[in-house]
Amino acid sequence: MTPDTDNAQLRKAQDRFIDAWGRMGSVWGISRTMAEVHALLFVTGDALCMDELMDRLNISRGNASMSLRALLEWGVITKAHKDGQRRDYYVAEQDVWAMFRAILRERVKREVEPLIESLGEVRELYPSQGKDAPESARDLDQRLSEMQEVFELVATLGERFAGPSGQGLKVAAKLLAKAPARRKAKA
Amino acid sequence: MTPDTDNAQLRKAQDRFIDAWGRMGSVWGISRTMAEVHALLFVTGDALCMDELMDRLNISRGNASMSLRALLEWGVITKAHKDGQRRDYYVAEQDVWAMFRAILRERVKREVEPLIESLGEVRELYPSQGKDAPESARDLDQRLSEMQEVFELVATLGERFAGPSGQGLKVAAKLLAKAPARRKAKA
DNA sequence: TTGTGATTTCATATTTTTCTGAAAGTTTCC
DNA sequence: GGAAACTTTCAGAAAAATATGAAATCACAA
Repeated sequence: MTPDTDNAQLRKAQDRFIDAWGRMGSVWGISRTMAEVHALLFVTGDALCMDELMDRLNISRGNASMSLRALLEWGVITKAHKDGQRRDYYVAEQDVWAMFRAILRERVKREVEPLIESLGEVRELYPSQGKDAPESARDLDQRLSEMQEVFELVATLGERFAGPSGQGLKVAAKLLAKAPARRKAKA
Repeated sequence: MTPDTDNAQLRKAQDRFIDAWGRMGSVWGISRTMAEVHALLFVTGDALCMDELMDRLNISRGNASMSLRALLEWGVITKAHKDGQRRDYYVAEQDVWAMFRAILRERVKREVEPLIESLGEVRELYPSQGKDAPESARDLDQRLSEMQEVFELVATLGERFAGPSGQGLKVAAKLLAKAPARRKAKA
């Protein structure tokens, strides 16, 4: 097996990973390209510059720029610099748990917090207390307050375990994964 | 305050909830209409038929049909029947925790499982064991296997706590919400 | 079986999201 | 200052996702 064959294999594996992660990106509500840029940086582990990304992924400069900015906001990549070069390089967070926490944090922010806020606002729109509150209003409020409670709990959990403070998620996950098990303890 | 005023208020609150839940729908990677149909069924708590949904949400028959089918697949609504009527009615699961479990289960199925499968396939594409395995291949495999591990753990957790079997999630969530707390114990 | 009301399907239209590329903006170095 | 090297912005183009509505299908009752 020659080095060339090796490289071709690795390159193909990288491409397949980029494709898979990109596809998930669209399921997760982020753009496919953004996920692909992240995948490329993650899977190679290298610091790459914009032109290298554009080349490898066949995307435009504008798209690369916007994707990189979004990934920086998510906190899953950072800027790096090579010696005396002017150009910006980018590297992906290599610790998978840290990456996962960053993703979770951002998703809670985008997918849960706005909903909690809306629920609060909606519940202001009708009187549900006091003797004049009709049955139907109390019904509605019951439903909405239960939902608010659930999502607030989720947000709290997210904050606690994905917050910037530490390893919480990993520990919690392992704990939970084992605790209620009855069988198959060896996995 | 007249009953008419009451109704107008409730109706407005419902509409705002439908709007909020629908907006979240698009963030979650499901169509906005599908989320709105679910929101309407949930927030009213009533059994509604297709024409009622079309009326209230201003959507076409085809759209209503497809959204209902998808919601049935997610397991967050069920068919109901009124006495001798031919027409189908639909009701939303009213237990918020059960609903949340159903959503979580489906999201793991769509967002995590395909990725795990792809990771397995990608890791078959190059040799990473034995003396002929180049450094770069072992590097790559290290990254991919860590990622696989994380997502497998997530899938396991999801299955355990959102599986059809029970209340797992609620209990786990409360446990986690309290356990690592240091301050502010009264919330 | 046939008729009727209800639902599903699917080709096409609409809307929304994403991408491109060239111009404008920055930063760095001479 | 100003020129070169990069990056960002954004209007318009392209692509993808959603919605429509009429025809096809289904299911039940007579």
